[in-house]
Amino acid sequence: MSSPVRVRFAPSPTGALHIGGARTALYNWLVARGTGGALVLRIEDTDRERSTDANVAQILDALEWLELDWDEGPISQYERADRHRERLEELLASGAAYRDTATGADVQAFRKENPDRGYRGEPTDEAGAAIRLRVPDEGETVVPDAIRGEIRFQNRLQDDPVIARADGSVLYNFAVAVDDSDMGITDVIRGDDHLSNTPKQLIVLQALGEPAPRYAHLPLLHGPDGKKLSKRHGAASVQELREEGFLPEALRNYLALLGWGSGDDETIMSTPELVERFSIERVGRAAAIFDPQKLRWLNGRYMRELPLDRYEEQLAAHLARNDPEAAEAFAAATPEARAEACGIVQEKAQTVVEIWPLIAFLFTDPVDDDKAWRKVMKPEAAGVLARERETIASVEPFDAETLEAELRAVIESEGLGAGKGLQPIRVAITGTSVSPGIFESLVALGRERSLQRIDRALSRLADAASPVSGDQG
RNA sequence: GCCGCUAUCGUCUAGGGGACUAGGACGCCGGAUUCUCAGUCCGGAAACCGGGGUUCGAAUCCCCGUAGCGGUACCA
Repeated sequence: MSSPVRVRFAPSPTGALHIGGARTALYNWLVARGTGGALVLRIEDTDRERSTDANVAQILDALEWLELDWDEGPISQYERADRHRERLEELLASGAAYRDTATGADVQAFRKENPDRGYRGEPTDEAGAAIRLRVPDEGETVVPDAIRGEIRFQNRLQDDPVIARADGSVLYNFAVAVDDSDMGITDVIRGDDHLSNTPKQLIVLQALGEPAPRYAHLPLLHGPDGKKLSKRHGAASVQELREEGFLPEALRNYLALLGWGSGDDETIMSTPELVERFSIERVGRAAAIFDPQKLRWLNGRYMRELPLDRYEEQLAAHLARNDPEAAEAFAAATPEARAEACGIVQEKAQTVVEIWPLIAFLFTDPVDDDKAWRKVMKPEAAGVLARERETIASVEPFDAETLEAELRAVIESEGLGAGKGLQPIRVAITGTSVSPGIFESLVALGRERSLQRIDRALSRLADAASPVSGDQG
């Protein structure tokens, strides 16, 4: 029996978790959950200049929101400095690493004169010298990659990389190798941008006498312009995506499909299904472009499937974060009213942010949209609206079916189409021309409030029709 | 420059020598449904980067080219 899989997600806390990192996290998580293995969360914070606690908190927050849990950690790489130094000493003792005074500029100069071989330094005892890893002159270092097969690097072409500063603080390529080894990582699943680091890490592992993990280098995610995803071109952070109203389960589904094909034509896949079916070998080799439109479509599918109580939770959470006044108004309503509002809007919203504007009229006084008013509330609308008002006042029972039947009768007798006949009601009760179904909206608003708003609209129409007294003359 | 990776509709992808007149999804266009918007339903346009091979046969294998991307730090 093979040993259990151990994977890790190792973000560097130099910024928010963006969609590319989220995908890497998801793939690691899917592998761990799909194999019954463990996911280790490790924070690669050895760069003290750029790592911040706020970023760490933000990354953890993003993972939690995405509902990607981990089994061990978060482990701070920086806090393992003693262990790193310990292993570094071993390499120094064995000669696999050495102190060298050459600077980056020196190495560059060397490469310019010797394009056919990598830089090899001269060991020194001088204080202030950085520590380099001795790369073999002969042979090649082979990266076994689950996605691309074996990738070969000629050793003689590699520079001896600096693995620790003069003060003994270690650098990324060394810390990673030590940590992956200490943590028993069996599969390193990370971005493509690490591919050329891998031989260095492999050589460290070799020098340390440790076995190498398997690797899987994920193709990078690109922005809509085809370039590497970064803040500049649409590299949405997970938090931004949340504020734009996307659901974590939809995002997981979308991200899983971004770069991975199930093999059949399935597009909508629940997370359990993803866990079941995901395999790292089927991840594509080419970079993928993040497409917000497809995410939006997929999100809409999930929004419509959401149980009403969860729908309401999502809305309430969104309002709480972005619109305290609205959150209060929503919370003040009865549970029945909240559920009804969610029910009449569920088919229409693609994202959580789209919900509130459609149902706010049920919880707050409508704000009249002048454009909608001018377009719909023509003088001739007054007549039909007045008749509709009477129907709404008297109809029994006050439900959507009956309202529809009665109001349509009114419209017909006025010789109007449904569009012309119903829009005035919509504008009167919602203040605008876009809302959930008009009959459902009337019911949700209730008879009394509907009548009040229609009366208000009627008097405003009357004012507009009669000459304004006063400064006319 | 050097090292490495990649290359199917606008986008995400299926395809792993004959099943391909290249399939699905988003988007787009057209139509239907409808009280607005959205949704839904139906239909349509849309791709194998180029050139050489290998083979009876290539989107699929090999080589070259081109393009894109990543790396080339005492960052991660």
